[in-house]
Amino acid sequence: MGKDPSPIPNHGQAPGTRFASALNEAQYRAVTHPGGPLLVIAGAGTGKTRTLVYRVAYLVERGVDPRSILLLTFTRKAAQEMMERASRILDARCEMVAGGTFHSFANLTLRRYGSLLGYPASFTIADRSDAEDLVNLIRTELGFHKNKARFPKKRALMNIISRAANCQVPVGTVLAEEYPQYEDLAPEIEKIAETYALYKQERAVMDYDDLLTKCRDLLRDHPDVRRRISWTYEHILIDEFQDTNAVQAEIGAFLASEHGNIMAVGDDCQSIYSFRGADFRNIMDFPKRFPDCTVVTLEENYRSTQPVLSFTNAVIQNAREKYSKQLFTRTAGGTKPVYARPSSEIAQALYVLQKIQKHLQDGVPAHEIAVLFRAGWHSNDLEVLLNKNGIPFVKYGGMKFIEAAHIKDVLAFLKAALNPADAVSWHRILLLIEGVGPTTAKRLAESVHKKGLEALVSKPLQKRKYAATLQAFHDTMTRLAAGREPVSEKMEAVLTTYQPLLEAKYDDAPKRTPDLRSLAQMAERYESVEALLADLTLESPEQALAGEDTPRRRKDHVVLSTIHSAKGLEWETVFIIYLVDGHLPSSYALNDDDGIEEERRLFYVAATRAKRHLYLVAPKVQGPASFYSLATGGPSRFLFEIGRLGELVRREA
DNA sequence: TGTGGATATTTTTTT
DNA sequence: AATATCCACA
Repeated sequence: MGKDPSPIPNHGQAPGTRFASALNEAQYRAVTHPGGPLLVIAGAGTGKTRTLVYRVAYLVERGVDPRSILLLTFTRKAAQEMMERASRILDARCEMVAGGTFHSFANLTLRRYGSLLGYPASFTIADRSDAEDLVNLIRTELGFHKNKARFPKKRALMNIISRAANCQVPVGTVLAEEYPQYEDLAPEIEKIAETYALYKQERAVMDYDDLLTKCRDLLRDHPDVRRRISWTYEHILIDEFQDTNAVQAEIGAFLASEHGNIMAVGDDCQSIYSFRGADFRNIMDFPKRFPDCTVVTLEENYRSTQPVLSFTNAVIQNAREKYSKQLFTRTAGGTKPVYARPSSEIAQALYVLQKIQKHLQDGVPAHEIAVLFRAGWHSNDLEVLLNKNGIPFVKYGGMKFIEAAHIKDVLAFLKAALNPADAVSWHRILLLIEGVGPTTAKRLAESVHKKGLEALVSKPLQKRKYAATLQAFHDTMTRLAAGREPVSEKMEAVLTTYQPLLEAKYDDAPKRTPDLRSLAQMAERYESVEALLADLTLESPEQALAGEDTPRRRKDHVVLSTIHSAKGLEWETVFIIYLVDGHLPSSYALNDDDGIEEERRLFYVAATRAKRHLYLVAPKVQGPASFYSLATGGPSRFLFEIGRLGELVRREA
């Protein structure tokens, strides 16, 4: 999120003047657009966020009820920041704008209207790993795991199923196009996909894809609801439109169906989510979907110095699709990006550490320094070094709080209590009990589903050595289901039940306990367990915690981030590490051209985050040619393909 | 039926 | 190099 160089306070000037002086001509046109469809193509650092923020302020000032503006962004944090900024420009009314991600919007909508599709308001959301576990259960149940040789693993299966949902094509098509090695297994995989869908429907469980597709179905098949929602939100604003998929685009269109006031903002060069079904061509199809649409292009870059911009322009120049804009800046001065080639991975971490220390000494605030990389583990070495040298950092992307096994355990208790039909959660918590394996867990989960909680304390079970634990489960669950108590007390009840199981299961239990405490702390701020679960599942906890103590603490923290998670952000100094063929571009993308194109855009996104200093670090990767490092060779091809590289960068080390 | 140890895979990125 | 899955034994 770019910071406002000059937030314009409201001094009661005539509205036109105020907005005009804070914006360039193109931005102004977008902000004051009278109504109807509007597409803003905004290059990196051209004030995309600024334009959206001013648009909100403009609409509110013109008398639009803020609650009837819907701002769909990539993260909830992004939406919140935009609303805060709009409030600074205008007034607190802007805080009341309805904002969030497509997924969180879909969640709320489906809680309210899901009954029309046969879902109770208490449906649970299965995150990616829940979904994988479920698919795995189904696979085992259908007996496909001992088929011929290589049946895809749960992860691959889920990728296939999810892709089919995101691209709205049959599983068979996905297999034919992306997984030819599994094509002869199509009937089996389709069977799994069907069973999976059926299960979710029956048990009131939704995965991430369901949230979108069911929301779309609701809007499509229930005209009365569609009309009602469309009139609730008179203005639809969509950020990062290049990373929306077909379903999201449909939702956007349905939301605008009554009034046509839809504003989409994006940059086709920065589309990096095709693995989730996003297609940058979506943005080009926008005018087709809305023939009377106005298109505004933002080309003046306010973020980077000329040397950085020259380099990034050269990077994107090699894209196969030619883009319709050439960025320029009026910012003079600056230094060329630095290209370094450390002799090993360790040397790379050391190099970055030393440079970070130097910039800190030069007075660059820690939070203006970021290290970006392709995959979560790329920062491992560096993390160790930073710790050793007492440099605090925050990391975005990669392994998340909510993915830790002990957190998932606790959440499974809450989900199971909320939705007793959610056999995956039941399965998970029952397996925690010593003496209970997959078979017993499955049986117990089924009988709870059929007969209710009493099934846990039935006569035959009393003899088992774990009868006491089941009794404890029963009591805790009964208590949770009864409601009434505040969320924090429910959480405490779960933690008390869970603690002994935690200690039995993990040798490093003491290390994990603090996480449970912070979970308890988060719980205090919620009115309902549903809301807590939804937030935890639909946004990363750094964001969920944002209101808490983090902002201040983050000030003196260097940022480590995957490139994907760096979207929309900017820093004074940016390091891109592992700029090596096989890492960036990733070896998984080397097979097809579209893959390479997307990797290039990824590199472009990373490089365009830099305001003043950009470091391109390509370590010599050594070690045995394992499966892993097989494709890792020299420096990234994206460097070699730049003809005048020598002129654009300064070589070091 | 559960558990622990041996053996094959396989790892991007995220809501 | 780490993890998921499989297998044999208790």
